[in-house]
Amino acid sequence: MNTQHHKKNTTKQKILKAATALFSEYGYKGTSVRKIASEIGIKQSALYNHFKNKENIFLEVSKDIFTTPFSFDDEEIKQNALKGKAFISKFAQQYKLLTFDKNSEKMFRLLMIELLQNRELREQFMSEFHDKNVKILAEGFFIMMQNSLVRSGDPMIMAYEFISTLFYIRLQVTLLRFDSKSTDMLSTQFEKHVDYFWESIKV
Amino acid sequence: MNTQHHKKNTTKQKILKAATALFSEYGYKGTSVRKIASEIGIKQSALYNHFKNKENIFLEVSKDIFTTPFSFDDEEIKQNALKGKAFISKFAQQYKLLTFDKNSEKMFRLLMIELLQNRELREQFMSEFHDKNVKILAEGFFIMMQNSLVRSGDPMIMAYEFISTLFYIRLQVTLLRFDSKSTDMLSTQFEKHVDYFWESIKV
DNA sequence: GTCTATATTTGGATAGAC
DNA sequence: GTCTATCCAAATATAGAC
Repeated sequence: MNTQHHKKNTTKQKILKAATALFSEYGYKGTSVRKIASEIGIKQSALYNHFKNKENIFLEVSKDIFTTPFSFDDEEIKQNALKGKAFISKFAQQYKLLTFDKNSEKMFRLLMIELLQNRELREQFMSEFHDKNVKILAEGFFIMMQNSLVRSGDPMIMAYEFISTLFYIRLQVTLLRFDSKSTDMLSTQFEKHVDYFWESIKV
Repeated sequence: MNTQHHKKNTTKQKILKAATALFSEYGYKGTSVRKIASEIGIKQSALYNHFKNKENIFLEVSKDIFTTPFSFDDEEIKQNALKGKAFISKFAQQYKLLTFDKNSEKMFRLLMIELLQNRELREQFMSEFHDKNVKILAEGFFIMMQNSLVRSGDPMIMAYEFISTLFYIRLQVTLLRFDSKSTDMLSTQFEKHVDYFWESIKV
Protein backbone atom coordinates (compact mmCIF):
# COMPACT_ATOMS: atom_id res chain seq x y z
CA MET A 1 0.00 0.00 0.00
CA ASN A 2 2.28 2.74 -1.19
CA THR A 3 -0.32 4.63 -3.17
CA GLN A 4 -1.39 7.14 -0.54
CA HIS A 5 -1.37 10.60 -2.02
CA HIS A 6 -0.50 12.73 0.93
CA LYS A 7 2.46 13.42 3.18
CA LYS A 8 5.02 11.14 1.55
CA ASN A 9 7.78 12.82 3.50
CA THR A 10 9.90 13.43 0.43
CA THR A 11 12.10 16.49 0.09
CA LYS A 12 9.58 17.93 -2.31
CA GLN A 13 6.84 17.61 0.30
CA LYS A 14 9.04 19.18 2.92
CA ILE A 15 9.73 22.10 0.62
CA LEU A 16 6.05 22.61 0.01
CA LYS A 17 5.27 22.49 3.70
CA ALA A 18 7.96 25.01 4.59
CA ALA A 19 7.03 27.22 1.67
CA THR A 20 3.38 27.19 2.71
CA ALA A 21 4.25 28.36 6.19
CA LEU A 22 6.52 31.11 4.93
CA PHE A 23 4.36 32.36 2.07
CA SER A 24 1.33 32.50 4.33
CA GLU A 25 3.20 34.61 6.84
CA TYR A 26 5.47 36.84 4.75
CA GLY A 27 3.90 36.68 1.32
CA TYR A 28 5.55 35.82 -1.97
CA LYS A 29 8.03 38.69 -2.11
CA GLY A 30 8.80 38.46 1.57
CA THR A 31 9.86 34.85 1.30
CA SER A 32 13.25 33.96 -0.17
CA VAL A 33 14.15 30.57 -1.60
CA ARG A 34 17.17 30.63 0.70
CA LYS A 35 14.86 30.82 3.68
CA ILE A 36 12.67 27.98 2.44
CA ALA A 37 15.71 25.80 1.94
CA SER A 38 17.27 26.59 5.30
CA GLU A 39 13.99 25.73 7.05
CA ILE A 40 14.34 22.14 5.96
CA GLY A 41 18.11 21.98 6.28
CA ILE A 42 19.22 22.02 2.68
CA LYS A 43 21.02 24.55 0.56
CA GLN A 44 19.10 26.88 -1.67
CA SER A 45 20.50 25.42 -4.88
CA ALA A 46 19.11 22.00 -3.99
CA LEU A 47 15.60 23.38 -4.34
CA TYR A 48 16.08 23.56 -8.06
CA ASN A 49 16.23 19.78 -8.28
CA HIS A 50 12.57 19.76 -7.25
CA PHE A 51 11.14 22.94 -8.73
CA LYS A 52 11.95 24.93 -11.80
CA ASN A 53 11.91 28.21 -9.92
CA LYS A 54 10.37 30.13 -7.03
CA GLU A 55 7.18 30.88 -8.86
CA ASN A 56 6.50 27.21 -9.45
CA ILE A 57 6.80 26.53 -5.75
CA PHE A 58 4.22 29.22 -5.14
CA LEU A 59 1.90 27.85 -7.80
CA GLU A 60 1.98 24.41 -6.25
CA VAL A 61 1.34 25.83 -2.80
CA SER A 62 -1.49 28.07 -3.91
CA LYS A 63 -3.26 25.23 -5.69
CA ASP A 64 -4.70 24.24 -2.33
CA ILE A 65 -6.24 27.59 -1.50
CA PHE A 66 -9.61 26.75 -2.97
CA THR A 67 -9.74 23.03 -2.37
CA THR A 68 -12.24 23.08 0.45
CA PRO A 69 -12.68 19.97 2.60
CA PHE A 70 -16.45 20.28 2.47
CA SER A 71 -19.10 21.02 -0.09
CA PHE A 72 -22.79 20.57 -0.73
CA ASP A 73 -24.23 18.70 -3.63
CA ASP A 74 -27.63 19.51 -5.07
CA GLU A 75 -29.43 16.68 -3.32
CA GLU A 76 -27.96 17.65 0.00
CA ILE A 77 -29.11 21.22 -0.43
CA LYS A 78 -32.69 20.16 -1.10
CA GLN A 79 -32.71 17.88 1.91
CA ASN A 80 -31.20 20.38 4.28
CA ALA A 81 -33.04 23.43 3.09
CA LEU A 82 -36.29 21.89 4.24
CA LYS A 83 -34.93 21.92 7.75
CA GLY A 84 -34.77 25.70 7.70
CA LYS A 85 -32.46 27.07 10.33
CA ALA A 86 -30.46 23.83 10.45
CA PHE A 87 -29.39 24.49 6.87
CA ILE A 88 -27.77 27.84 7.51
CA SER A 89 -26.52 26.64 10.84
CA LYS A 90 -24.69 23.75 9.25
CA PHE A 91 -23.25 26.00 6.59
CA ALA A 92 -21.98 28.46 9.19
CA GLN A 93 -20.53 25.65 11.30
CA GLN A 94 -18.52 24.35 8.40
CA TYR A 95 -17.36 27.88 7.66
CA LYS A 96 -16.31 28.19 11.27
CA LEU A 97 -14.38 24.93 11.13
CA LEU A 98 -12.44 26.24 8.15
CA THR A 99 -11.75 29.47 9.95
CA PHE A 100 -10.08 27.70 12.85
CA ASP A 101 -8.52 24.81 10.95
CA LYS A 102 -4.74 25.26 10.90
CA ASN A 103 -4.16 24.49 7.26
CA SER A 104 -7.23 26.33 5.97
CA GLU A 105 -6.16 29.28 8.05
CA LYS A 106 -2.77 29.39 6.36
CA MET A 107 -4.39 29.20 2.96
CA PHE A 108 -6.79 31.99 3.83
CA ARG A 109 -3.94 34.17 5.03
CA LEU A 110 -2.03 33.51 1.84
CA LEU A 111 -5.12 34.42 -0.14
CA MET A 112 -5.55 37.71 1.70
CA ILE A 113 -1.87 38.59 1.44
CA GLU A 114 -1.68 38.00 -2.29
CA LEU A 115 -5.22 38.97 -3.25
CA LEU A 116 -4.26 42.35 -4.62
CA GLN A 117 -0.99 41.18 -6.12
CA ASN A 118 -2.31 38.27 -8.11
CA ARG A 119 -5.07 38.58 -10.64
CA GLU A 120 -5.74 34.88 -10.87
CA LEU A 121 -6.31 34.70 -7.13
CA ARG A 122 -8.78 37.55 -7.40
CA GLU A 123 -10.73 35.76 -10.05
CA GLN A 124 -10.74 32.53 -8.11
CA PHE A 125 -11.79 34.41 -5.02
CA MET A 126 -14.79 35.74 -6.87
CA SER A 127 -15.81 32.43 -8.38
CA GLU A 128 -14.82 29.90 -5.73
CA PHE A 129 -15.20 31.92 -2.59
CA HIS A 130 -18.11 34.11 -3.51
CA ASP A 131 -20.20 32.87 -6.43
CA LYS A 132 -20.10 29.24 -5.41
CA ASN A 133 -21.23 29.97 -1.87
CA VAL A 134 -23.88 32.44 -2.93
CA LYS A 135 -25.26 29.85 -5.34
CA ILE A 136 -25.54 27.15 -2.68
CA LEU A 137 -27.14 29.47 -0.18
CA ALA A 138 -29.50 31.05 -2.69
CA GLU A 139 -30.74 27.63 -3.72
CA GLY A 140 -31.38 26.81 -0.10
CA PHE A 141 -33.24 30.05 0.53
CA PHE A 142 -35.27 29.59 -2.62
CA ILE A 143 -36.46 26.20 -1.42
CA MET A 144 -37.26 27.66 1.99
CA MET A 145 -39.33 30.37 0.37
CA GLN A 146 -41.27 27.83 -1.67
CA ASN A 147 -42.03 26.00 1.55
CA SER A 148 -42.92 29.19 3.40
CA LEU A 149 -40.16 28.68 5.93
CA VAL A 150 -38.77 32.15 5.37
CA ARG A 151 -40.23 35.42 4.18
CA SER A 152 -40.18 35.90 0.44
CA GLY A 153 -37.61 38.08 -1.26
CA ASP A 154 -34.59 37.79 -3.51
CA PRO A 155 -32.71 34.62 -2.53
CA MET A 156 -29.50 36.03 -4.01
CA ILE A 157 -29.63 39.11 -1.80
CA MET A 158 -30.34 36.95 1.21
CA ALA A 159 -27.39 34.73 0.35
CA TYR A 160 -25.17 37.76 -0.18
CA GLU A 161 -26.09 39.14 3.22
CA PHE A 162 -25.46 35.82 4.89
CA ILE A 163 -22.09 35.09 3.34
CA SER A 164 -20.70 38.61 3.71
CA THR A 165 -20.93 38.46 7.48
CA LEU A 166 -19.35 35.00 7.57
CA PHE A 167 -16.46 36.33 5.54
CA TYR A 168 -16.04 39.35 7.77
CA ILE A 169 -15.94 37.23 10.91
CA ARG A 170 -13.37 34.97 9.32
CA LEU A 171 -11.21 37.92 8.37
CA GLN A 172 -11.33 39.34 11.87
CA VAL A 173 -10.54 35.98 13.47
CA THR A 174 -7.64 35.49 11.08
CA LEU A 175 -6.20 38.90 11.90
CA LEU A 176 -6.47 38.34 15.65
CA ARG A 177 -4.91 34.89 15.47
CA PHE A 178 -2.10 36.20 13.29
CA ASP A 179 -1.11 38.35 16.25
CA SER A 180 -1.77 35.52 18.71
CA LYS A 181 -4.54 37.58 20.22
CA SER A 182 -7.61 36.14 21.89
CA THR A 183 -10.60 35.42 19.70
CA ASP A 184 -12.92 34.99 22.68
CA MET A 185 -15.01 37.95 21.67
CA LEU A 186 -15.57 36.39 18.26
CA SER A 187 -15.78 32.71 19.19
CA THR A 188 -19.56 32.75 19.31
CA GLN A 189 -19.98 35.30 16.55
CA PHE A 190 -20.78 32.64 13.97
CA GLU A 191 -23.61 31.32 16.14
CA LYS A 192 -24.83 34.82 16.91
CA HIS A 193 -24.89 35.54 13.22
CA VAL A 194 -26.97 32.42 12.52
CA ASP A 195 -29.42 33.24 15.32
CA TYR A 196 -29.76 36.86 14.27
CA PHE A 197 -30.11 35.97 10.64
CA TRP A 198 -32.71 33.31 11.16
CA GLU A 199 -34.76 35.65 13.30
CA SER A 200 -34.66 38.20 10.52
CA ILE A 201 -35.89 35.87 7.77
CA LYS A 202 -38.15 33.29 9.37
CA VAL A 203 -41.85 33.74 8.84
CA MET B 1 -1.85 83.35 2.08
CA ASN B 2 0.84 80.73 1.97
CA THR B 3 -0.48 78.69 4.85
CA GLN B 4 -2.59 76.22 2.91
CA HIS B 5 -1.75 72.71 4.05
CA HIS B 6 -2.38 70.68 0.95
CA LYS B 7 -0.90 70.19 -2.48
CA LYS B 8 1.98 72.65 -2.28
CA ASN B 9 3.52 71.12 -5.36
CA THR B 10 6.89 70.70 -3.73
CA THR B 11 9.18 67.79 -4.56
CA LYS B 12 8.20 66.22 -1.28
CA GLN B 13 4.54 66.34 -2.23
CA LYS B 14 5.30 64.90 -5.63
CA ILE B 15 7.18 62.06 -3.99
CA LEU B 16 4.26 61.31 -1.71
CA LYS B 17 1.81 61.34 -4.57
CA ALA B 18 3.87 58.98 -6.69
CA ALA B 19 4.59 56.75 -3.72
CA THR B 20 0.90 56.53 -2.88
CA ALA B 21 0.05 55.38 -6.37
CA LEU B 22 2.81 52.79 -6.42
CA PHE B 23 2.39 51.45 -2.88
CA SER B 24 -1.34 51.06 -3.42
CA GLU B 25 -0.77 49.07 -6.57
CA TYR B 26 2.36 47.02 -5.88
CA GLY B 27 2.63 47.11 -2.10
CA TYR B 28 5.60 48.12 0.00
CA LYS B 29 8.01 45.42 -1.11
CA GLY B 30 6.90 45.64 -4.71
CA THR B 31 7.71 49.33 -4.91
CA SER B 32 11.33 50.46 -5.24
CA VAL B 33 12.59 53.91 -4.38
CA ARG B 34 14.11 54.00 -7.85
CA LYS B 35 10.64 53.64 -9.33
CA ILE B 36 9.19 56.35 -7.13
CA ALA B 37 11.99 58.71 -8.12
CA SER B 38 11.75 57.98 -11.82
CA GLU B 39 8.00 58.61 -11.76
CA ILE B 40 8.63 62.24 -10.90
CA GLY B 41 11.75 62.61 -12.98
CA ILE B 42 14.49 62.68 -10.38
CA LYS B 43 17.24 60.29 -9.42
CA GLN B 44 16.76 57.90 -6.61
CA SER B 45 19.43 59.45 -4.41
CA ALA B 46 17.60 62.77 -4.47
CA LEU B 47 14.76 61.21 -2.51
CA TYR B 48 16.98 61.08 0.52
CA ASN B 49 17.00 64.85 0.74
CA HIS B 50 13.31 64.66 1.58
CA PHE B 51 12.93 61.40 3.49
CA LYS B 52 15.24 59.51 5.77
CA ASN B 53 14.50 56.21 4.06
CA LYS B 54 11.89 54.17 2.24
CA GLU B 55 10.01 53.24 5.37
CA ASN B 56 9.48 56.86 6.28
CA ILE B 57 7.91 57.51 2.90
CA PHE B 58 5.53 54.65 3.55
CA LEU B 59 4.69 55.90 7.03
CA GLU B 60 3.82 59.32 5.70
CA VAL B 61 1.68 57.83 2.95
CA SER B 62 -0.12 55.42 5.23
CA LYS B 63 -1.01 58.17 7.70
CA ASP B 64 -3.94 59.00 5.47
CA ILE B 65 -5.47 55.54 5.43
CA PHE B 66 -7.77 56.17 8.36
CA THR B 67 -8.44 59.86 7.95
CA THR B 68 -11.97 59.60 6.70
CA PRO B 69 -13.62 62.61 5.10
CA PHE B 70 -16.83 62.01 7.01
CA SER B 71 -17.84 61.15 10.53
CA PHE B 72 -20.81 61.36 12.85
CA ASP B 73 -20.81 63.21 16.12
CA ASP B 74 -23.04 62.17 18.99
CA GLU B 75 -25.63 64.84 18.35
CA GLU B 76 -25.88 63.91 14.72
CA ILE B 77 -26.43 60.28 15.62
CA LYS B 78 -29.31 61.11 17.92
CA GLN B 79 -30.93 63.33 15.34
CA ASN B 80 -30.58 60.88 12.50
CA ALA B 81 -31.41 57.73 14.40
CA LEU B 82 -34.91 59.02 14.98
CA LYS B 83 -35.40 59.02 11.24
CA GLY B 84 -34.98 55.26 11.16
CA LYS B 85 -34.14 54.02 7.72
CA ALA B 86 -32.68 57.38 6.70
CA PHE B 87 -29.97 56.87 9.31
CA ILE B 88 -28.62 53.63 7.92
CA SER B 89 -29.22 54.85 4.41
CA LYS B 90 -27.05 57.89 5.00
CA PHE B 91 -24.36 55.79 6.58
CA ALA B 92 -24.33 53.39 3.64
CA GLN B 93 -24.29 56.25 1.15
CA GLN B 94 -21.21 57.73 2.76
CA TYR B 95 -19.61 54.31 2.78
CA LYS B 96 -20.41 54.02 -0.91
CA LEU B 97 -18.87 57.40 -1.64
CA LEU B 98 -15.64 56.29 0.01
CA THR B 99 -15.69 53.08 -1.97
CA PHE B 100 -15.75 54.93 -5.28
CA ASP B 101 -13.66 57.94 -4.29
CA LYS B 102 -10.32 57.75 -6.09
CA ASN B 103 -8.11 58.62 -3.16
CA SER B 104 -10.03 56.59 -0.61
CA GLU B 105 -9.90 53.68 -2.99
CA LYS B 106 -6.11 53.86 -3.15
CA MET B 107 -5.90 53.98 0.61
CA PHE B 108 -8.22 51.03 0.95
CA ARG B 109 -6.16 49.02 -1.52
CA LEU B 110 -3.01 49.87 0.37
CA LEU B 111 -4.68 48.77 3.57
CA MET B 112 -5.73 45.44 2.13
CA ILE B 113 -2.32 44.82 0.56
CA GLU B 114 -0.40 45.48 3.74
CA LEU B 115 -2.96 44.29 6.28
CA LEU B 116 -1.25 41.00 6.95
CA GLN B 117 2.25 42.43 6.70
CA ASN B 118 1.88 45.26 9.14
CA ARG B 119 0.70 44.81 12.69
CA GLU B 120 -0.03 48.46 13.27
CA LEU B 121 -2.33 48.53 10.28
CA ARG B 122 -4.17 45.51 11.65
CA GLU B 123 -4.73 47.24 14.94
CA GLN B 124 -5.88 50.43 13.30
CA PHE B 125 -8.17 48.43 11.06
CA MET B 126 -9.81 46.92 14.12
CA SER B 127 -10.19 50.18 15.98
CA GLU B 128 -10.77 52.72 13.23
CA PHE B 129 -12.48 50.63 10.62
CA HIS B 130 -14.43 48.26 12.79
CA ASP B 131 -14.95 49.40 16.39
CA LYS B 132 -15.61 53.00 15.50
CA ASN B 133 -18.24 52.14 12.93
CA VAL B 134 -19.88 49.51 15.10
CA LYS B 135 -20.10 52.03 17.90
CA ILE B 136 -21.80 54.65 15.77
CA LEU B 137 -24.25 52.18 14.31
CA ALA B 138 -25.00 50.49 17.61
CA GLU B 139 -25.83 53.84 19.17
CA GLY B 140 -28.19 54.53 16.33
CA PHE B 141 -29.88 51.17 16.61
CA PHE B 142 -30.18 51.54 20.36
CA ILE B 143 -32.03 54.80 19.93
CA MET B 144 -34.27 53.26 17.31
CA MET B 145 -35.11 50.43 19.68
CA GLN B 146 -35.99 52.87 22.43
CA ASN B 147 -38.34 54.56 20.02
CA SER B 148 -39.79 51.30 18.76
CA LEU B 149 -38.63 51.95 15.24
CA VAL B 150 -36.89 48.60 14.99
CA ARG B 151 -37.37 45.26 16.68
CA SER B 152 -35.49 44.84 19.93
CA GLY B 153 -32.28 42.89 20.12
CA ASP B 154 -28.57 43.45 20.67
CA PRO B 155 -27.64 46.71 18.95
CA MET B 156 -24.03 45.55 18.71
CA ILE B 157 -24.98 42.43 16.77
CA MET B 158 -27.20 44.48 14.51
CA ALA B 159 -24.37 46.92 13.88
CA TYR B 160 -21.96 44.08 13.22
CA GLU B 161 -24.30 42.56 10.66
CA PHE B 162 -24.80 45.88 8.94
CA ILE B 163 -21.14 46.86 8.70
CA SER B 164 -19.88 43.45 7.64
CA THR B 165 -21.90 43.52 4.45
CA LEU B 166 -20.80 47.07 3.68
CA PHE B 167 -17.20 45.99 4.04
CA TYR B 168 -17.70 42.97 1.83
CA ILE B 169 -19.27 45.03 -0.93
CA ARG B 170 -16.42 47.49 -0.73
CA LEU B 171 -13.86 44.72 -1.00
CA GLN B 172 -15.56 43.25 -4.04
CA VAL B 173 -15.89 46.60 -5.74
CA THR B 174 -12.23 47.34 -5.06
CA LEU B 175 -11.13 44.03 -6.53
CA LEU B 176 -13.20 44.51 -9.66
CA ARG B 177 -11.99 48.06 -10.18
CA PHE B 178 -8.41 46.98 -9.66
CA ASP B 179 -8.82 44.86 -12.77
CA SER B 180 -10.78 47.58 -14.56
CA LYS B 181 -13.79 45.32 -14.59
CA SER B 182 -17.36 46.51 -14.55
CA THR B 183 -18.98 47.06 -11.18
CA ASP B 184 -22.45 47.27 -12.67
CA MET B 185 -23.60 44.19 -10.82
CA LEU B 186 -22.55 45.78 -7.55
CA SER B 187 -23.43 49.41 -8.19
CA THR B 188 -26.79 49.12 -6.46
CA GLN B 189 -25.65 46.57 -3.89
CA PHE B 190 -25.31 49.23 -1.22
CA GLU B 191 -28.90 50.29 -1.72
CA LYS B 192 -30.11 46.71 -1.86
CA HIS B 193 -28.34 46.06 1.39
CA VAL B 194 -30.03 49.02 3.05
CA ASP B 195 -33.43 47.99 1.76
CA TYR B 196 -33.00 44.38 2.78
CA PHE B 197 -31.60 45.30 6.15
CA TRP B 198 -34.30 47.76 6.98
CA GLU B 199 -37.00 45.25 6.06
CA SER B 200 -35.38 42.76 8.41
CA ILE B 201 -35.27 45.04 11.45
CA LYS B 202 -38.21 47.44 11.18
CA VAL B 203 -41.15 46.73 13.44
C1' DG C 1 18.59 70.01 -4.09
C1' DT C 2 20.13 67.16 -7.62
C1' DC C 3 23.53 64.68 -9.77
C1' DT C 4 27.20 60.70 -10.52
C1' DA C 5 29.54 57.19 -8.44
C1' DT C 6 29.88 53.69 -5.32
C1' DA C 7 29.36 50.68 -1.27
C1' DT C 8 26.76 46.93 0.40
C1' DT C 9 23.27 43.53 0.78
C1' DT C 10 20.10 40.38 -0.73
C1' DG C 11 18.00 37.26 -3.72
C1' DG C 12 17.23 34.19 -7.84
C1' DA C 13 19.41 31.01 -10.62
C1' DT C 14 23.20 27.99 -12.81
C1' DA C 15 27.62 24.98 -13.21
C1' DG C 16 30.05 21.31 -11.96
C1' DA C 17 32.19 18.17 -8.32
C1' DC C 18 30.80 14.45 -5.32
C1' DG D 1 20.17 14.85 -4.90
C1' DT D 2 23.06 17.82 -2.46
C1' DC D 3 26.95 20.50 -2.08
C1' DT D 4 30.28 24.69 -2.99
C1' DA D 5 31.22 28.31 -5.81
C1' DT D 6 29.83 31.75 -8.67
C1' DC D 7 27.17 34.91 -11.53
C1' DC D 8 23.95 38.42 -12.21
C1' DA D 9 20.43 41.65 -11.20
C1' DA D 10 18.05 44.66 -8.29
C1' DA D 11 17.59 47.39 -4.41
C1' DT D 12 18.72 50.50 -0.32
C1' DA D 13 21.61 53.85 1.14
C1' DT D 14 25.69 57.12 1.39
C1' DA D 15 29.57 60.40 -0.20
C1' DG D 16 30.92 64.14 -2.43
C1' DA D 17 30.97 67.32 -6.65
C1' DC D 18 28.14 70.95 -8.70
